[in-house]
Amino acid sequence: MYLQQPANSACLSCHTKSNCLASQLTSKQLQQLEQCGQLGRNVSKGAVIFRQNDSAESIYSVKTGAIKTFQLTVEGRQQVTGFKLPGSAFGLIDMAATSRTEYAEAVTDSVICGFSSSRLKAIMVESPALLDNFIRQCSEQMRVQQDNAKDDEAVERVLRFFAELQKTMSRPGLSVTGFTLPMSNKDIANYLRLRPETLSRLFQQLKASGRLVLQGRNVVSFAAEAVPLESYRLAS
Amino acid sequence: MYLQQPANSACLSCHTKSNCLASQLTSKQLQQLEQCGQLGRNVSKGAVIFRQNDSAESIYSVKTGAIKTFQLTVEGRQQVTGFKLPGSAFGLIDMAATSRTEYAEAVTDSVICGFSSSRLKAIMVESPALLDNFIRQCSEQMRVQQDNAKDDEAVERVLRFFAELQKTMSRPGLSVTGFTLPMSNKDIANYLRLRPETLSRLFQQLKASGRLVLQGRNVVSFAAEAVPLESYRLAS
DNA sequence: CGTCGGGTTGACTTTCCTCAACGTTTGTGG
DNA sequence: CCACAAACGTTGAGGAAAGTCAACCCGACG
Repeated sequence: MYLQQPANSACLSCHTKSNCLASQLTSKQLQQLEQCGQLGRNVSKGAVIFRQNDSAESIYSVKTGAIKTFQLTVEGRQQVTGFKLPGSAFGLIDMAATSRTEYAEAVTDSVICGFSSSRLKAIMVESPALLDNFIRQCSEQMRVQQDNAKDDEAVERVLRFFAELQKTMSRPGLSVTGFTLPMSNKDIANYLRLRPETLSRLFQQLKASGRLVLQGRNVVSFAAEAVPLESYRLAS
Repeated sequence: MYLQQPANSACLSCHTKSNCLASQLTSKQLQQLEQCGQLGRNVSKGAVIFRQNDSAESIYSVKTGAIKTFQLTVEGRQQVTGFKLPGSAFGLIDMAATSRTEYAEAVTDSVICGFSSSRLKAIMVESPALLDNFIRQCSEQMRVQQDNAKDDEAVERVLRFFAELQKTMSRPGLSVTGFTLPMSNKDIANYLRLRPETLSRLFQQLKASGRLVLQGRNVVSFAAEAVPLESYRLAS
């Protein structure tokens, strides 16, 4: 019985993350949590998990892969509102509402866990640890949104995006600096309030100045801070 | 005893709002909630409620007045991250952390209620209604942040800001359309990623097109949607 | 193998910012 | 109560950042 716990934990959310919804729970709580959810649902690239105006009865946690959330404007334009990577939850924004305010779509083949909002609330009322995890997810999400809403120059937003991505994608066992961009540049640009052309040019600029090293979709290295001019002189 | 409930409720948060932290609670729960907080603390215009890097041990609810939250960039520039009006909570973003990520300052004389985060969590574990209120506050905050992060033209952001303000400032008994701007144009501009000059010009533009009627700080009326050209023709 | 969507590059446009000057309000001390 | 300073707000002129449009390249996929 004891041995099942790590396995369940992995199912419920992401075993590589310490701050997921299921972390720090007792095995009894995990069992309860299991009953709220579809454990380990596979979604393939491009699959839509929920749509705007759908009834919002559950929240989700990303186990593996990557999810993008977006809204459709009245003109039919997509507005990417966020990317969700292993360990983070999505759908939280509509947890107090009856219908979805955004779409959720898998940007790569992914594994997600769904939890009934009402059952989750019922368990939170009994489990301080789960409540803490939930609050942590909410805070984190607010922070990321707030950061992205800031009035910075385009380059700053791009660098912050990378920094955020690096933070959430770095895993025990993998390189600290290197990580892969699961989503398209088009979606990144949209999320960062830029056009693909502008993002492309910014990438060129960052590569040229040595602040970014890209190999295909792999971010080999990047420097969040501007490299002092002298560094270039020495390097070139 | 029963008669005290509405009074307590008013103290704990905002009696004019149905979605504040204290709404829908039993009198026993309200009594517990009281023990988390400083009930009805007065803060005068310009007063700083907490600072970036302060230890974050409580969250607050606005009873009357208006609060702005902001961060200071490394260059010392202010970045307004939000305005909190009666009925909404602030400090939530740091509820899972140990220190503040932003400042909170009263933009007008205000009355706020502080609640110890840990005690609040302890009560939430026993009170589904309070948990619901809390979740509603979080969702609301995420929604507002997400809206503001959207890639819209300046005019659209301004109009959305007004729409949001109108929604949260309209009270039973007061005019539905008219409301007062408690914060400076400078802060509004900052929040909307604009310069004061640009906001000023947008105001002129909106006034000229009839979409906005301002009398001092009073928004007499405004139209979120573009007024069809024919309306002008008929009016002029 | 051809199409289609994503990404890149260049030329030009638009939006918003910057700077500077000036008007207006607010708050304070004489 | 008035005078003054300081912060806020407005207006104009010029500039910079990002957007738009168009053409092209390329890799994925049927």
